[in-house]
Amino acid sequence: VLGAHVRSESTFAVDCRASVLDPWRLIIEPPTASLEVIVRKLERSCALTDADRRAILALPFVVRSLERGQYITREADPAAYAHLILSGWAYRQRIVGKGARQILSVHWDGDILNLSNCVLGAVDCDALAIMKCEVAMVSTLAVKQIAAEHPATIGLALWRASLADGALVGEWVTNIARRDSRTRVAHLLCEFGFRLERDGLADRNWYSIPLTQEHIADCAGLTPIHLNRVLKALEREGLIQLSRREITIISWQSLAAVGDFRGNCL
Amino acid sequence: VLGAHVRSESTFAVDCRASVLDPWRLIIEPPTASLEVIVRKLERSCALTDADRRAILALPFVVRSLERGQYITREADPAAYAHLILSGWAYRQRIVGKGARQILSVHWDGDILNLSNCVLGAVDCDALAIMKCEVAMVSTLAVKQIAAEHPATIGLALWRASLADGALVGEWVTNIARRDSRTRVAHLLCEFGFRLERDGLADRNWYSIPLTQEHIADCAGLTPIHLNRVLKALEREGLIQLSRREITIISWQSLAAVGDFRGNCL
DNA sequence: CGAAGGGTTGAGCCCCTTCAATCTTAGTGG
DNA sequence: CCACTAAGATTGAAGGGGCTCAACCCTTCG
Repeated sequence: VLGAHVRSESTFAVDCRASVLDPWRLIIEPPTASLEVIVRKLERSCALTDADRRAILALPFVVRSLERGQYITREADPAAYAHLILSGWAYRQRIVGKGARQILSVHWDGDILNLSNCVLGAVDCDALAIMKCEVAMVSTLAVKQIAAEHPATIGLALWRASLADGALVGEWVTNIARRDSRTRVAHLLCEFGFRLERDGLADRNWYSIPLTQEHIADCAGLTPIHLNRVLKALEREGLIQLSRREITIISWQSLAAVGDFRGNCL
Repeated sequence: VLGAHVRSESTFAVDCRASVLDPWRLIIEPPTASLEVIVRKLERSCALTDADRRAILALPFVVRSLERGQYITREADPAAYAHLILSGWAYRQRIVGKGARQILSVHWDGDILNLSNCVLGAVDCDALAIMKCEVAMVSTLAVKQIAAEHPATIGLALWRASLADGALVGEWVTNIARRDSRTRVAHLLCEFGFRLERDGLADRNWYSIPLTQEHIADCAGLTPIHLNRVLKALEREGLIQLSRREITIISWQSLAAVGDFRGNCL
């Protein structure tokens, strides 16, 4: 099942690859697979001691490389592993009876997929890679154990991380249920920018997303066709600019106003 | 602000009142304000030791009685308290720019409102009482402390409770975004029945809800007018029966089929 | 060069909304 | 006990936002 190469953080082979001379790859996808990115993420919500950091970095994990469109987990899988995203984007989805897809959340470097599932004990939705992606698989037990051993720091940070994800989903409910398509899409674009900037991955006014318009439509609860019209309209109004998979927000304030976006709940 | 009477669970007076001879009331709404109902709720997801139970029951709290429609917390309130529902129903809502309301979740006896907010440190939505309601206010600090002191049991159970709420919200995203009104409403009715039965409060095929049709519409992301038509249609089809605020599901299987309901994610 | 995936555009329709009115029920005070 | 009131439920009619169906275009990749 875990097709990919299995490494434990301490193997020599891993360190060897650190010598590859490709600055780009070094930034996007460090040749040394390390949970450093997770530490940084957790530290943002809760102060960690050196001991905490060491404990996280010492977690045993397996790196799995995923291609665009590949399943990370499937609904009804046993919740045996949490998937820590080392690099790349992924999303959670649910399929309804008629076959329609809804995307529940979009994640990237430092996010933990299935954290809630491994605490609850069952996977309740699919997770897929949007683009080439590296995830570290950590056993559910190890996660629960480290949280229980460092309850006031790591435990709290993990709890917070999982709740922050949940809060975002709540925002999506409101967005999808009570805003028209124009507002909804503007809100979503603001949200991506806001989160990317917060995570130090991009400028909120200018970022590239690997999502296709179909993906975005499935986030917004729209059809791809209608989403396209909305995007075009926003572009025509001079609020945003699209090229390939890059989004430029001409005026943050205007788009936030259109999108009824307040960054307060994030 | 906290109008009500303050009691700590360990007082003698409490033990005395446990002798009241009314088995029904003892189950539904113990005359003793006690966190017993919370203990029972948490125990359902995680085994607790006697020490855990005692620790929970010893939590200092303030009982607050609420009338129908009263605010429990407001968006942007400081997250000073978690609100444990001792009896009654409540819901969380968010208001969008245009003034439309969306209900994010519906809670009742044993549920903890604002648990996630008090871990995250900020309240991000309103919470209101649907009907006469008693809530125990426990300080955020006490909650975090008890979780940190009993990480593998109480901490885990609280974590789970908050995540279970979040998972439900995820289900609502899908429901609202990708199902038509008929399916959506049927799903919601199944969900309420399922959860009520799980919590030992009603039969899933026959329960009364204090929600008005307007509330239900705001759960489903519909207008109250359209919701009414959908309900009437479901009734005309012989799937459900409505009288006052009571719902009878004629055939669970049929309604679940119509509503694309699978209880797996709960 | 062909194929495939994704983006773009048009036309028509339908589900749900909006606006408006009426009916029913529950609660209140005389 | 009943009239009065307000909240909620119900029904009708009309309009529009987003969907469906059906093309066509553009880019990327083998």
